[in-house]
Amino acid sequence: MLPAVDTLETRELRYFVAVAEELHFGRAAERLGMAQPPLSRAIQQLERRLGVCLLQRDRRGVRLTGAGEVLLHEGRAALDATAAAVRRTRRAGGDDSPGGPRGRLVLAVKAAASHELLRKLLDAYAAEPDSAEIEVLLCGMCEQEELLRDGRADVALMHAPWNSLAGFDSEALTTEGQVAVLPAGHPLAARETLSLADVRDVPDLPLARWPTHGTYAPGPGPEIHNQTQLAQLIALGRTVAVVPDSARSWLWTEHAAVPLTDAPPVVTHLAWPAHSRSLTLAGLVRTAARL
Amino acid sequence: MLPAVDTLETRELRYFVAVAEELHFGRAAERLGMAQPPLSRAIQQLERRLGVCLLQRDRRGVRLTGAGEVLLHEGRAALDATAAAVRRTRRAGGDDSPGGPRGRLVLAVKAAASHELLRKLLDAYAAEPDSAEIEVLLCGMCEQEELLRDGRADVALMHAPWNSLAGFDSEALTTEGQVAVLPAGHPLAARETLSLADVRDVPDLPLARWPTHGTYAPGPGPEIHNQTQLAQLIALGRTVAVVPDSARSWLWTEHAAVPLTDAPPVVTHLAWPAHSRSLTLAGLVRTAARL
DNA sequence: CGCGGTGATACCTGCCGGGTATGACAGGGC
DNA sequence: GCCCTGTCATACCCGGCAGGTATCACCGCG
Repeated sequence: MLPAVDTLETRELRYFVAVAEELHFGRAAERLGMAQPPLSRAIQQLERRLGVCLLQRDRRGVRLTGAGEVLLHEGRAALDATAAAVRRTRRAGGDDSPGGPRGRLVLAVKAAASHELLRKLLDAYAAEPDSAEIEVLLCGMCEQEELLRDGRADVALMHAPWNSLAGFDSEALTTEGQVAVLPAGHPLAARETLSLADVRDVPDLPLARWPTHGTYAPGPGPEIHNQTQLAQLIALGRTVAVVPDSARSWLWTEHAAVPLTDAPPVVTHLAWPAHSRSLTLAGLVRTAARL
Repeated sequence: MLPAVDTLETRELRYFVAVAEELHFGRAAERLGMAQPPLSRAIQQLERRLGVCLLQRDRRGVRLTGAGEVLLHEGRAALDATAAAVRRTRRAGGDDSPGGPRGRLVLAVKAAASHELLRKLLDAYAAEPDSAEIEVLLCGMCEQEELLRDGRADVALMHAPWNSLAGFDSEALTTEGQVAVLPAGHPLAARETLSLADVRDVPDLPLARWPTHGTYAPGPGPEIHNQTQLAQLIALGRTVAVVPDSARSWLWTEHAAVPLTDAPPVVTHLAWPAHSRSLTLAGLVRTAARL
């Protein structure tokens, strides 16, 4: 009778997450850079130690059980937390000042975000008496949450309602309306204002779709990967998009922006991990709150 | 040249957290049930692999560097997340239903909380068509956050502003005022209402103090560990306390409750880990939102 | 009935996590 | 000054286990 262990090594979590994502021991083993048999054994040991069946192996394939789904989610979170611990510790580097570390901050911002607010924030913070260096990490549309969770970033600019603030502390910075961006020559471009219903049902201009957390909502419109592509598609008269007011700064002369009366307002937040105790971060938040 | 690893085993985190908490290799090793030399070696390996100095060893003792403090905080979070993964997976047990697990929920409530709201919530949920079993876990004044983080609980009743909702999703349930609880015979007990200033400065009745996250604020009043002790001290005329309105249900005839005009309102929330995807939890939240 | 592809089993080996014994060094009595 | 005590680091050894290779058992399919 071996002692029943109630802990779980990072390695075992990595193995299980790989198998649960691939649903295939061979491919998972390859991804992990190891042979398949030890991986099979490791997962069996894991199941025995947890006393729980995680995978349903039957002919031709592997499926997750309910417990397996739970462990996949919770395990990813635990792996993220571990990776964050490593990254943030490394970033704190040779800092040996007591009473809370000071040091460089990594700020995650979507590349397409308004640079005006960012510039204002960075300038104001740089003017503070003992400000630290801030590294700006440009990312895609919905990556900020992941970057904060796994420690690649310390703080992020997020845009409600697209980004979820769940699990983070945050400070609201600005609120703005949204506009419809149309080809300049389109009949609707002449209107003073529009409603969401107006732009949703234009027969010749399907509404552009961008990914939320990696997946696209179904619809007739084109799938948008970056801002340049969107601008081009609008200019070509192939789509219409709903974007925040501040996006006007990147519009072309071939574009027209019409305010939307009933679109939900976009709130830009400064967000950071809920448990953070960095003094440097606190300074940045204080600056942001005064904007 | 060994391959630079950028991961970190749970075991190493446990070791470091133990040393960082004890600030003493010998005691930490004892706590971990191992000898001191391998622990020393493990920490050295950890420092080498991270490329960061975590501990300042000089004559007579060990201190944390800035990076060490970061790793202590982040490491605790990672260990909690790992423990949560184990507990929640075990709890999901033999559940093999696809599309999200169903199963028993653990609800954390402080023992001193009002039972009326809890009863209403549990009754309403039990009346739902496909409700699951709910295990109520009674805890101390500020433990709910920890219970949610390390997976011993799935959902909790929290009371703002005493509990911090940072890092959790939540749904506000009720708001109530606060009252001052005095010995029945005290002159102030005859008043219709009181202000915080009134009860803070009573010379013969120092304000009771209870712990926030394990530590007591400084002050002249007695340190409170549980509700019975508090009731006794008030009845004896040794202290006065500020408590939510609903606490009237446990008052004695020797007590008098006087409403406070300027005390912050107490909001009871249902709170759960931000990333939770349990269908059972969703059902409970839905029920709570309808209350 | 072979054949490809799956995960499980058997068995071996080398590494490393952990143990004991001991060293280096700083303080603190007397 | 001395030794004694308490601290962490070093040296060395050993056993278990993580990982590899070879192979099996099973299923579906042409």
